[in-house]
Amino acid sequence: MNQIKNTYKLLKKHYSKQHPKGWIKTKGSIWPISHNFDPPQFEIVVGALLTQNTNWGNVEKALKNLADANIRSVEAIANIKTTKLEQLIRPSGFYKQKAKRLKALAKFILENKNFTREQLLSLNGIGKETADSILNYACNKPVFVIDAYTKRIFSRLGIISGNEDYDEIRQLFETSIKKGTKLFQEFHALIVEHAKVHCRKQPVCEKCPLLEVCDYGRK
DNA sequence: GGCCAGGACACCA
DNA sequence: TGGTGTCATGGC
Repeated sequence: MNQIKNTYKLLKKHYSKQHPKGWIKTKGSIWPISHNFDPPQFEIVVGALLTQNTNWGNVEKALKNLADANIRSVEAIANIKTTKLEQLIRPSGFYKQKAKRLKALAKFILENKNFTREQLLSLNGIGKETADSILNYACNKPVFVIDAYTKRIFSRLGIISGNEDYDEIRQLFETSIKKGTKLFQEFHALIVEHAKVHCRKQPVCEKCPLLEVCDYGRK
């Protein structure tokens, strides 16, 4: 079995024990949503942009501010005054550029019911990770999201070097496991879950459920 | 008080 | 193509 597939199985086995009902599932989505956006998956889009280089807890604060102000729809974001949006999403950091980018993204979605990865990437502030998060979690497309957690964990495991091009790592993951939207979502969610518990400071901790695929120290 | 968090982009050599 | 600075808040 390849190392990536084996890692997935180990994560699934370990964390399904911690969360018998599965990973965080809210309203049918593996991505955490809880603020009644319209449509619900638009909360994923907003969260994907706001979480750029930011702690998720701060994103939660910004999402709550938006919900409390009844700014939950694509139209509302597209039409809100930029200065008002800046204040609402302020806790998520980089609020001035994020407000501008979020409004532009909302306007784009209003004008394009269906869109491609290339179209998303052409927007200011939407890079590969954010585009793939939107495509996978909000649009249910079979693309694998490569984020800082993925790179950190798999480079420490010795499975990637960490210096590879984004799309190279993405294709490696997409071809290593059975291609499927839900599987990609679950695997990435497990990586996030794992990263929050393990491998923050020290390279590998003793209780890491991935020790058997970890070649750290053996190189 | 310093470090870090689920990036992206402009600028420079 | 690769390295560096910038954007900024909040928790630990």
